[in-house]
Amino acid sequence: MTSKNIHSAVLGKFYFPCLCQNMEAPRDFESLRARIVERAPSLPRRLAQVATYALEHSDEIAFGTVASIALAAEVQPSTLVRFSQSLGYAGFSDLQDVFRSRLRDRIMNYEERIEHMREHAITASKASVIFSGFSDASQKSLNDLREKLDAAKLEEAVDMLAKADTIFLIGLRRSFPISSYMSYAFGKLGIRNNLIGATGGLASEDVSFASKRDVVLAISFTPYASETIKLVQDTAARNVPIIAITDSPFSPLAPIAKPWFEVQEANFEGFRSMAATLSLAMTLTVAVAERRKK
Amino acid sequence: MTSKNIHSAVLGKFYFPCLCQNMEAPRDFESLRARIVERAPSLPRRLAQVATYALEHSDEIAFGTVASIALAAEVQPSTLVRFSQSLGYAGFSDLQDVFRSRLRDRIMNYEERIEHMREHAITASKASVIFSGFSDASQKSLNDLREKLDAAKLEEAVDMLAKADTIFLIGLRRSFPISSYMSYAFGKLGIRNNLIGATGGLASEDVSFASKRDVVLAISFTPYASETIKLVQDTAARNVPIIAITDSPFSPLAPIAKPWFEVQEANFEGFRSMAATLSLAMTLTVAVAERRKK
DNA sequence: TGCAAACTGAAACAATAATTCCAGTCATAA
DNA sequence: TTATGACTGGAATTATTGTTTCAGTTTGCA
Repeated sequence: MTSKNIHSAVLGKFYFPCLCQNMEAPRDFESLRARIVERAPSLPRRLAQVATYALEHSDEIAFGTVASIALAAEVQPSTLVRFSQSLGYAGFSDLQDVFRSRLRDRIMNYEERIEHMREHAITASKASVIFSGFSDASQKSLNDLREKLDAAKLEEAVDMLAKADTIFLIGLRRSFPISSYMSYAFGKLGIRNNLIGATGGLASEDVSFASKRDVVLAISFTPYASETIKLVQDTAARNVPIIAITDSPFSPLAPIAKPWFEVQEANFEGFRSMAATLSLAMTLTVAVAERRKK
Repeated sequence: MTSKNIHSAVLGKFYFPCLCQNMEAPRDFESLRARIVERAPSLPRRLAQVATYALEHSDEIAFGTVASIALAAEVQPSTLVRFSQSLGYAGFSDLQDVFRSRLRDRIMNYEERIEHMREHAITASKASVIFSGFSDASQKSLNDLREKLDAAKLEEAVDMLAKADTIFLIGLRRSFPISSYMSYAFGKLGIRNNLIGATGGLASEDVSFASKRDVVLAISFTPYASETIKLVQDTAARNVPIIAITDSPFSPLAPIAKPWFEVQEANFEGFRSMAATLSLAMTLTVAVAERRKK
């Protein structure tokens, strides 16, 4: 088998794409990764496609078959073999071994990794400690919301939003990333919405168009931006349905919104996470889109 | 014993060892593991041998072939198939899938979570399944970045940003929530910054003010917004330092930014999480503020 | 514009893997 | 002890998977 390949190579029948330096193939994942990154730019179209896929879905490469990966990466099975060979491997299986060995190690070390992290945490840079802190806060917030989120309320909100003529999104300052994400996603999904405060115009004027057939989705956290509160209160007075995402039953939004969601984000050094709120925002967006399909 | 006889009599040619309750096979690793432990004592010699081996070398089962595992466990290939069938699986491959799924993602996946919810008798509405999905994706993304994030690179970026005269933030479309968050936080912290695309003005005009003493922080993910790429490339050509957050070594930002961060967000139904990116963004913001204090 | 080389897709082919079958062994109970 | 059925080993069979081939297409260059 191998000797046959060598023979073929000598006769010039063997496939070697473009700038192939006939170096030996990397035996560990990190070298392989580096090699792929280095070579990718000079690779032909389909091989580059495989390179990208391999880096982004390395688990799939480890587990999949030539056929299944080819399907997922949208190439021919033969392209995968060519890709492997162009990196110096005997064939796809040979390359796959490297991906598998990595996964093996990763799993083996999983328990030890926390220990490893602690060791490095001592020497870790200031910035990576901060990163750890924010990641912890995000994870904690997500777990909290998972426990607390009321499915019935969620369903009610989705229902209202799905029926709404236009969805008005109010979220300023710290909540603006959330409302702007929702506006972008709603837009992509073809759902009419109006992001208050986005344009140069007056926010109060924008929201004055909201009617009973619309829904206002307001997002506000301590300290509640006074402008948000005022806008929402005025709109509520005109009997426009309000849904709110806020952080406490004492929020000024709580009494005027139905339903309203309590999302308490954990913080690190006073900077609150946004992970849970964002997750809820994405949920509402996608759920509304799915509901509307029917 | 009696039931075994009945099975053998009715199903004649199929092999069903000893106390086979014809329950459906576990679909997740933990249930499978429990089932094996429970059954092992009453299993015939060779099957018990396989049971022991499977529990002690579960990653071999995930990666190996019938032949290689049979060799390692010192049984016949057919015994492995029998073992799988005795647990209710169609064959060895079916059983192997369960071992593989465990290695695939250490976060509970979608199917398992739904199952989990059913077990806990939570009324799983459609929307709360979606929420679960996004929360999973967020947590997975955070874990991934925790592993991959390079502390030295982070330090380098913080250093550059701390020394910058003005920080230019470029992030459009899907990345806009991130860049707008950073702009808001930098503003609060008294750090001069310019959020490109925020005002009504021309983005290219805004960024043309950037000089060598400033730093551009660009955020862009597949499919890279062409406007972002063009702006960053033009700015890079003028030797303005660029820091990028993107999702692949093949990103058009990767070659022109130094340092650049690879953040791969997991997705649910095609909607990518933003949790990891946001966590990184918050880290940069806060770390820069702390650095400047000194 | 025409040519050669590089690249790609589809299908044939070869190799390997999973599964089934059956003859034979072993333990048990009449 | 012998008959019966559970259990086992190994080979035969079938299915799946990886690899190669080749015709056709594209690309780069003269």
